[in-house]
Amino acid sequence: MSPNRPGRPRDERVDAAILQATRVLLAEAGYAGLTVAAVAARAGIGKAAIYRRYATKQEMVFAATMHGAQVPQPPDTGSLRADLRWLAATITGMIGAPGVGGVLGGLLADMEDEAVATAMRGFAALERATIALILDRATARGELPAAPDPAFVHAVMMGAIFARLHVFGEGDREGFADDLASTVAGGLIHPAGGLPRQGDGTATPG
Amino acid sequence: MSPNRPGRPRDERVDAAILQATRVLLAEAGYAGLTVAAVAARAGIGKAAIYRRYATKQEMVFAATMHGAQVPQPPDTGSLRADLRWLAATITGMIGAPGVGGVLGGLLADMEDEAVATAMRGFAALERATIALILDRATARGELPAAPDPAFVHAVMMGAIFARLHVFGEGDREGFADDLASTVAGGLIHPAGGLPRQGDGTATPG
Amino acid sequence: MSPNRPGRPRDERVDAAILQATRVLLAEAGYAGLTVAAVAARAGIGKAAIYRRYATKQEMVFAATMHGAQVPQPPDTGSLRADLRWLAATITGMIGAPGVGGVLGGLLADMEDEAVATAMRGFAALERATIALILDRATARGELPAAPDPAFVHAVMMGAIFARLHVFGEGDREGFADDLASTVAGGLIHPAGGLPRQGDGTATPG
Amino acid sequence: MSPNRPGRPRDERVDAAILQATRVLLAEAGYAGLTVAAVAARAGIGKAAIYRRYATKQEMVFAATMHGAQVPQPPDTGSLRADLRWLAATITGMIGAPGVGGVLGGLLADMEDEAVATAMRGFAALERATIALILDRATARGELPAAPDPAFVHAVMMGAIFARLHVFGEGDREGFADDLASTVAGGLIHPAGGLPRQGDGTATPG
DNA sequence: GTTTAACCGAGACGGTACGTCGTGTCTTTCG
DNA sequence: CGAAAGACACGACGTACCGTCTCGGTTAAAC
Repeated sequence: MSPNRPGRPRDERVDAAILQATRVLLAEAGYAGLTVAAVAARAGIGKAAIYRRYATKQEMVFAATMHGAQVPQPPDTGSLRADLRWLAATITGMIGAPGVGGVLGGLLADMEDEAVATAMRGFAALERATIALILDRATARGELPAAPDPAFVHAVMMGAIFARLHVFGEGDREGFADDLASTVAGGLIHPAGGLPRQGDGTATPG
Repeated sequence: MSPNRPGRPRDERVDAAILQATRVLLAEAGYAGLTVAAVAARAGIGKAAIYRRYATKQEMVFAATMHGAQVPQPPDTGSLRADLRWLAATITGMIGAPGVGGVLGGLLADMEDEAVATAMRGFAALERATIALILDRATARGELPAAPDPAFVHAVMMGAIFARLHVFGEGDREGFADDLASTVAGGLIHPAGGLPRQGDGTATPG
Repeated sequence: MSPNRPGRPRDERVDAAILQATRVLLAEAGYAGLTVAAVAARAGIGKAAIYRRYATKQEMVFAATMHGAQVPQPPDTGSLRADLRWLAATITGMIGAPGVGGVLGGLLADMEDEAVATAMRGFAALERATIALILDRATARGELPAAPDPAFVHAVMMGAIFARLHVFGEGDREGFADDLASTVAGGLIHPAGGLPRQGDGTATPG
Repeated sequence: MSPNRPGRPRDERVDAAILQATRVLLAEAGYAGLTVAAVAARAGIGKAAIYRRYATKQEMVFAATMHGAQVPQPPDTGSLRADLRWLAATITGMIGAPGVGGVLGGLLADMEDEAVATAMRGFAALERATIALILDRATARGELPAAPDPAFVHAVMMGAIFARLHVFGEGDREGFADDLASTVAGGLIHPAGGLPRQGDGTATPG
């Protein structure tokens, strides 16, 4: 932390080697087949160098897969539906690879629900900022009367894609992203029941 | 299998004890903390009695948590939106309990993606029949021009609920089910962009 | 322990394989170079089977090297000196092999002094019975006025041989056993100072 | 080495702190429980300062325990037996402390037998000079016809004391040193079987 | 007075053994 | 043959230690 703490500093190449080896082995063997010893061997380092950085295997995997994930800036396509279409494609690109289901599942199982929630929230905030931008644009454009809760849209978009790909294992059928974008955009613009959901913009309890 | 096979028949109380002990221990220690030996000890039986019934720990957990789950008949509320509201509450009741995220995650991590998909499909088929019924009613009622793919609606509804509760850990905020039902119903009735997949990226004026 | 306790009984071939592999690897690599994993691999068993029997590596080595060591019956050569000569040769045969110094040293270092003393006492009792027999014969023969403490003779004989071979590393010079036997026999028969050491036959304090 | 080599000279307080910390921790935790890092921490120095002086942990321990041990000049008591009695007490003072068994054992286990022998020989030479002096005096005094091999007497005296205290863990019974001195002195003066090694196995009439 | 080279504390590094634990199979005795 | 008990082979886990190396910084002798 402190820039001038005593002792030999951590070798940044070791950090990178750990994360890289973790990603490679996750792709090769999956989450259940991943061992810390194999990561160390692949990275050409000792196990202690890993445990000096991450207390458990789960933390290491989380760092290797989630940390530093970048959400690109959304292009302004001119319509909410097309923006959401881009978002669906982006999310699919991030979590669509085979094996990601296992990784995310393993993290879900190994960390306590509260721990994973804490860890996820940081990551989720990035995506939500992007989503908020999309929703604000649509509001400014006049498509939406008021910006909905980005967390709500996030859960729907991410959840639907994850469930289809990794829970039901149904592959990335071509029209799925289209349907999803059309349905969510349409539903946000014309919610059934006509209830004006005013003021749920930031309600995220607990 | 055969009703009159030779030898001593399986003790049905053992079957029940295994499933019950599995559920209790899942609640106590979570999926990652669950061991077959602990289930056997809790059930007052031997490990062999478990492995005679289930080939792996995963099968046992699947049987204890998923198998036999009943999806109740949907009441005909008179509107798609209200039917989906009921569906959201039902799904929340089934997968909303704390720990379910860990169980599903663990299954996802331990089985290969394809295996979990196969196992899930049987379970999913039940829910999809229910969803199909809801969609057919809405079509007959005239709310929808044609019944959409139940698998699509299933992924959106289940995925959104699962993501909110177990991935982001945001609890069951009161309005969430309402918003979800309104948005999905509205989106199915009025998909943005007119008819599905007839060109996207083009601005549709608000 | 109990002949009819429940569960699968220990496999005696595993016991034997552990001890045999331990001895082989001690001879090959020495005490410091011995690993539990290597013993397991050599014996064709798992590590758990070893730790089910011995709590630590040291216990295993002790069992493999000390336990069940047999002290042969001493031939009645007709003189104390010749009997002690035989004893010196026997002890040399038991502890003279290269590597025994390391094994005994390792046990000395790893066990607490009190633990090794306890463990050793059981083994020492066997040798002491033999020594007591030799001394009793000499007394009956009239060579000695009263039988000295076997523990004293044991310490002198074993200690001298161990020190020469393993502490000073001076090899088994031919005449050493002769000199040792002559000196100890002579000293017991004619102790300098002429003090009649009456009644130190069994004094072994705490 | 060279008195005027360039660079900062070694800090002599560091030398002393290493040896002192080693001795303290040996007494506290024993040889097996001693770690180089703990010695460094206790001495308030870095590990590198230790390894700059000693190539291995064993060398450090050897230096801390054996090196510089002084064998005092033997008082001329006027009899071989009394001289050996003094020698026994002196050796007991040097190796009698609890923990010495573990230290010597550990060195025996970690160094190869030949290495420890080499290291020991330097130390042993000091004691042997003292023993040679005692034996020469006895010869001059007429107690012995010819001076025996000091190495032989060394092995017997040291070995017996070490075995009693550290192998059998029998404590320093009061009369033990007396018995040892009387027996060895008597045996050197009156070796059984007449002259050394002129046939054994033949009965020598009492 | 610089320069220079070895020193110093601190602690990260690669490597390796430890003892524990979990999985799924096998082997007993008993009912 | 089923069941309870528990031993079996295998192998990953996280901890600890060794001996080496790398920091930033200090200290005396050599220039």
